[in-house]
Amino acid sequence: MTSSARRSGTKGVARADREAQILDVAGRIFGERGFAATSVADVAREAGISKPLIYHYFGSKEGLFERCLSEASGVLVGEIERTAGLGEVGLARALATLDGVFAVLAGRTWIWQVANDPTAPATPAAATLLGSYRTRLETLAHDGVRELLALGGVDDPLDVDAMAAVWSNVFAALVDWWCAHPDVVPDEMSARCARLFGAVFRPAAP
Amino acid sequence: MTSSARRSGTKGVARADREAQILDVAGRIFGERGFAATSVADVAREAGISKPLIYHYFGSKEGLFERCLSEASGVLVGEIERTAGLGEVGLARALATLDGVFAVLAGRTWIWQVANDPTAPATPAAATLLGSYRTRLETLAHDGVRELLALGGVDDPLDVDAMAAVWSNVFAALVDWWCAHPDVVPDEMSARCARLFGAVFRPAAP
DNA sequence: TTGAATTGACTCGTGGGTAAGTTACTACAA
DNA sequence: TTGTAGTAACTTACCCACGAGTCAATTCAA
Repeated sequence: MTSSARRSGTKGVARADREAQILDVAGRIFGERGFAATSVADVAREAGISKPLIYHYFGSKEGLFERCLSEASGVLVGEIERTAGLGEVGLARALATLDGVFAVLAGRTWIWQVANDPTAPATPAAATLLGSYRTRLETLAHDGVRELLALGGVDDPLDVDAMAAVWSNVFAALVDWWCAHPDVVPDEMSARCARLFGAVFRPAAP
Repeated sequence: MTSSARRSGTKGVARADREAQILDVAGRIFGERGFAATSVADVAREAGISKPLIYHYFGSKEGLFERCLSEASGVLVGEIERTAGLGEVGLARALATLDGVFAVLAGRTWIWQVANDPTAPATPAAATLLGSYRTRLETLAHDGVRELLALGGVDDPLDVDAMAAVWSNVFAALVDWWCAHPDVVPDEMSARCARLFGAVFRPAAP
């Protein structure tokens, strides 16, 4: 019979489509609540499917997260490499990187949140993915900070190290603030960053 | 018999002493791993006692955490109020606050980590405790940032808000970096902060 | 002998993960 | 045009480990 009480069996959705749909839902939820606070049953319910289907397609909760993380780190690394290749230096490079990240994250801030999830699992695959963009960001931060501090006469390695950590957090704080203010469009946010940096940073010596 | 296979019964440790010992161990573990990733059995094992004793003295896992948090927020709020009353303004106040926090955290950085645990439970008591020092820190950040930005000609409320978030993260990044470098003594860290601020901040207009 | 300190051995809910079956689309023979 | 395998999509109902929390006892000090 064609009653609405259908209990199991295919719904005619191809695997690729279903995977994409699940990844979309999972990315959003992982981003909102973090990996540890999310259950696979939550994702299944929000996606309107059952838990075993997720295990059939992704193997494990970690596997599902890794697929989200793969997309997230891919987007971020791609954008960071792009802006790094623009040839800007100093504050201009920092602003260009922020600008690019704002643009690429528009409408899908879960990418940033998943890539920065403090409760992410420690599987080798996840570690590799996380390393691919974190070390890139941190290297850029370290180099940029070393140049900037040298201008101010500071070159102690520990000073540079601490300041790089500070800068990474400044970057993250600006992106986090933007994630918390969905009404602010990327261009507006880029302008804000330029304004703030201009107001507080010592102008580079000639 | 007086064999070593004693299975239960008092060990002659007074409640107050045992509570202090448990709180010491719990603070350390909560600080290292975070509330969510810590099990009560872990704390019991490290303290060399059994799980029911913890429940007898603290009621619940949340209760145990709240006692740790109470000490942590007490120490931090006390120190923040002390430096806030020193009458410093601008960067000098920031440095004085950092200096005080480094001094008061020496040898017990778990205080900072517990007070900034992103996985802390959302019980009313915990929320109250957290609010008591977070809002204080954020108010100070907001006020200080407003003054600083006004000097640079920026007074948009959203700009001030974003910059206050950035500054809070700079503060946290410096403390976190210090927590990750146990060999650095507080005075050395204060000097480092002064050096870094001097190198990057625009000098205040007269 | 009373009460405080202390524990082994439980219960119970939650969440990751699985076994085994059900439905529907597709290809192809008659 | 119809059966009819075979396979891919999909679910119900379960198992099991782990961690929060409890009970009923046991030991010792005053």
